[in-house]
Amino acid sequence: MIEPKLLHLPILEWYENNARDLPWRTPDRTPWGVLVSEIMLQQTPVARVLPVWHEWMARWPTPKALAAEPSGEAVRAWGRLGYPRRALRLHACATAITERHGGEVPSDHATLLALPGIGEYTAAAVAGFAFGGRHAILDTNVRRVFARAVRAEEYPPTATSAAERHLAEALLPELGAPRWGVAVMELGALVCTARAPRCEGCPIAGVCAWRLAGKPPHAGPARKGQTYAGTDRQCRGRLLAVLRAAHGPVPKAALDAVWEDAVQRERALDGLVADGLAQVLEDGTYCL
DNA sequence: TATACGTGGCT
DNA sequence: TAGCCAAGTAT
Repeated sequence: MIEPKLLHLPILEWYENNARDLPWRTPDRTPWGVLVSEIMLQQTPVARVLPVWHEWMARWPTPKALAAEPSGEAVRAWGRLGYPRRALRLHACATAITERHGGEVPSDHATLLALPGIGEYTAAAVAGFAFGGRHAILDTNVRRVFARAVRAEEYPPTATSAAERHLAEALLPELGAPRWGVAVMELGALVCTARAPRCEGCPIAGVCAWRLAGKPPHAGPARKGQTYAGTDRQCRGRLLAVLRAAHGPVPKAALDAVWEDAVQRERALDGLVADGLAQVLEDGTYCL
């Protein structure tokens, strides 16, 4: 096990000088702003989140404000961030916060975890970044940095392992855990990237086990790629784009026009309705 | 544990 | 250019 200080000091100093100025990190950030950013950032790059996050904060500065509007408005305002179920869950989250927590984002990890759309990572991130709680942050960036620096492997395992959690816990500093977490994330996002890592600019290059081992390429089987073209997901995306663009009920013909395969199209549309992302009105038209 | 779930930029 | 990849969660 590497001496934690050998990682802490260089990474924290690097973060001090290289952190991006992101609006959810400013001193005047709110827990709600942090929560919204974390949900939006799930599987979505910062650059695409930025403008939408600003729109949401201006329109819904509090959980109560979002909860006061129909969930369809959240889905529409989600725009093209992808995985629109997150918008639905964020709306449900705002409703739960309003009804169960007096409109205040909870600071406790377990309480956060019980909210819709919030899993292990997001609960730790909100508890840490918004409230200073001491929790291990274990997202894809942190997992990659640790895999390389400590385990000498190019990529972490497909699923988060107990060993990874133990390592993250072991490296957690007594003081300043949130800053440590965000610093490692930032290092993974800007330097220790998945492809073409910039080891020249890495503050821990001198102690990185993977680099010292000669950067051996990933051994195991190739990681399963995400197919998209022709899938139900693509079909759902097409259908939802039509509903988002329209500000009134949409005749079914308008949906039929964007996907050839009728069987797949019906299945996708039923799925959207079942998920609560789309609604069927009495006259057979559709809306968010 | 494996799978479903959007979207678009980058190499 | 086709695939890889991005601050995951729910089932």
